[in-house]
Amino acid sequence: LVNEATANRIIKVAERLGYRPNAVARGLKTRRSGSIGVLVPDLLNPVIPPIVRGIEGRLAEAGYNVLLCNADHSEARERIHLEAIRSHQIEGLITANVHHDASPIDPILASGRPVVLVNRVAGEGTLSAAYPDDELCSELAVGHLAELGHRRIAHVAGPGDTSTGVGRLRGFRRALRVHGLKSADSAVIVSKRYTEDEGKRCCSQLIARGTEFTAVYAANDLLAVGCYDALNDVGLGCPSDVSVVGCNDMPFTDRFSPPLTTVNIAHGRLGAAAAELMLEALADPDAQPRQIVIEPTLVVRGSTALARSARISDAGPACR
Amino acid sequence: LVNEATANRIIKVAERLGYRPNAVARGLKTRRSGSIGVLVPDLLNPVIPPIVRGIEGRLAEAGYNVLLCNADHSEARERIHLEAIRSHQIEGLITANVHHDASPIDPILASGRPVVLVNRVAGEGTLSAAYPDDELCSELAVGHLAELGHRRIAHVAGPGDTSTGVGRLRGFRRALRVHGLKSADSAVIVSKRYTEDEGKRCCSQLIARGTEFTAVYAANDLLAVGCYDALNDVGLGCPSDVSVVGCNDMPFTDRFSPPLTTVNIAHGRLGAAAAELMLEALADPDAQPRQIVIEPTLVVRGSTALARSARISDAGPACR
DNA sequence: ATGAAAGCGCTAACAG
DNA sequence: CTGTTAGCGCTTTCAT
Repeated sequence: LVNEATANRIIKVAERLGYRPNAVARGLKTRRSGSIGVLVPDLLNPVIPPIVRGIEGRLAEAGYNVLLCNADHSEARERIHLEAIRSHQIEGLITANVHHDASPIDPILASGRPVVLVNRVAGEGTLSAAYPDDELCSELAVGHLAELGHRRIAHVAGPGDTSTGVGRLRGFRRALRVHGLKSADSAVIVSKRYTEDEGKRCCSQLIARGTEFTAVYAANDLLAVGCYDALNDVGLGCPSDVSVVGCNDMPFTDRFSPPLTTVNIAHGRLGAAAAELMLEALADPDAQPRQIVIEPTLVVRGSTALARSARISDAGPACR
Repeated sequence: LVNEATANRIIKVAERLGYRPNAVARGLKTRRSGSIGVLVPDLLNPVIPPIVRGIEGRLAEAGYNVLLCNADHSEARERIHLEAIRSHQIEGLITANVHHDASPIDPILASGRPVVLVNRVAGEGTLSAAYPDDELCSELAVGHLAELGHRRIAHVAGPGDTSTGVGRLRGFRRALRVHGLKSADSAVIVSKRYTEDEGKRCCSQLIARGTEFTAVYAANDLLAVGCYDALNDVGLGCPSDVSVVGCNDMPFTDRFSPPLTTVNIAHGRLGAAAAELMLEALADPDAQPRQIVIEPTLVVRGSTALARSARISDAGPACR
């Protein structure tokens, strides 16, 4: 190079002046912007922050940064966001958002940039995805309930346009068979959204319908606490009259009244896995899509108890 | 222009091909990247997601997108992130992270880009900031407790390097005076972090010290539920023996056992206000820094009750 | 009015 | 192996 001392002086001056290579200019030349878009339905849903944190952590290690898009459950907002980050030349997209068939992500796919799904599956293996073993979630929940002697188990299913909703419902039905319980004795109601209000509405409807059950498995903790409210409204105790199991193990469920028995999903790992998948796709654009499934675990707390029929001096379902 | 029909045809083809103006190229020329950095200490802290959502929502309306950085309480990570987004030519930085004096944000400041603080104040008015009225939070909490007849009120203060921690402590002391309570009768312990464990440790220490109190005001809900645990450990009931008040009103505190009396802070509005401040600074780089303070509100639930001394047949502090 | 040309800060391909 | 140069896709300035 030039004179050694001069070089050093220049470097020092550059540093003092706060020089940073301009990643935008580099990106223009190399077509590598160094940013990944992360699209989420709703930052306020307790499962989302740990996922985003997992993604961000892994991506940052690899020198990428994340352009965050909160779609707020609006397809219009989703479209606008996606167009915006597309024009910002994101190198890939990680989304927790797929619920439509005609998807706003199509232009991204068409542009040849990798897309990975997180907490969702779709496209029959044509898309990389990191998601929980939804059927196993249900198996864990139903197995626990069956062990406690419950034979009439209701299910408040997740929305039909989410893979978690349909996967857990499928798992619920299978688990019933596995444990020798008749589907006919149980009841399923499909919620429209993963919210407390919907959980309450669904559970109330189950009760109003005259369904007999001593336990209810909800596809999500938010739905489960909504069930608490519905039960409470009609004077039914949890777990004394009916047991409730949720899914996700979101923060603070251990402090609820009663503490919620639920299925833990490691959302942070889900996010990190999705980031890993993205990194792989970026490193080798011709690689096959790959799926990573995360194993859930049962966490037993206070919202489940022996079924009435399994207790000494008491029998029959709690409802009707 | 050229032939009208031809122009239209070209536009249609461009659309079909999925053409998007390249924001990176534009940014190189105009020095406006269209992205704002958002630096947070920890996405897992329940107050952070609503803040980020508020920021993102307002910024998206104005056509900006957010580069998210989760510092994970590590100054090293914070530095790395900040350098990364600086090289990405962010137009400004919104941070919830200021706790150090020698701050990693200095290079950003030096580069002349606007910086706005959210949920924090610092720099004596030299920095724009959106933050809660921390002294009022304490006034609301102490006022409520005083009304219930409590005269010996302990305070688990927030970390000394956070503006919320020191502001609420200052407010606590002032509120004591306002309500004619002697500081000497009360006790303060300063926590090191805003976590449940720290809350438990601090409250346990207060008890072990022999401090007499019938109520405790914690600078944050996480600390407050830690107090639940400490009280529980020594067989003290809440609110029967000691009342507990938190601050923030994070999600689901209404489902805790007992439901937490706390001070609500509209974190979404905090985020939106910070975004607004950023937009102002971007529109007029010579504008004076400005502060927006958000008014908190008291939300009374089940963790507070009449002081023992204010009840019929019982007097004296609960502890010692 | 419209169209040509220069250049933002970098990298990659090239010539010396 | 080092040093020069062209050009990424846009905006803006300057001729026409």
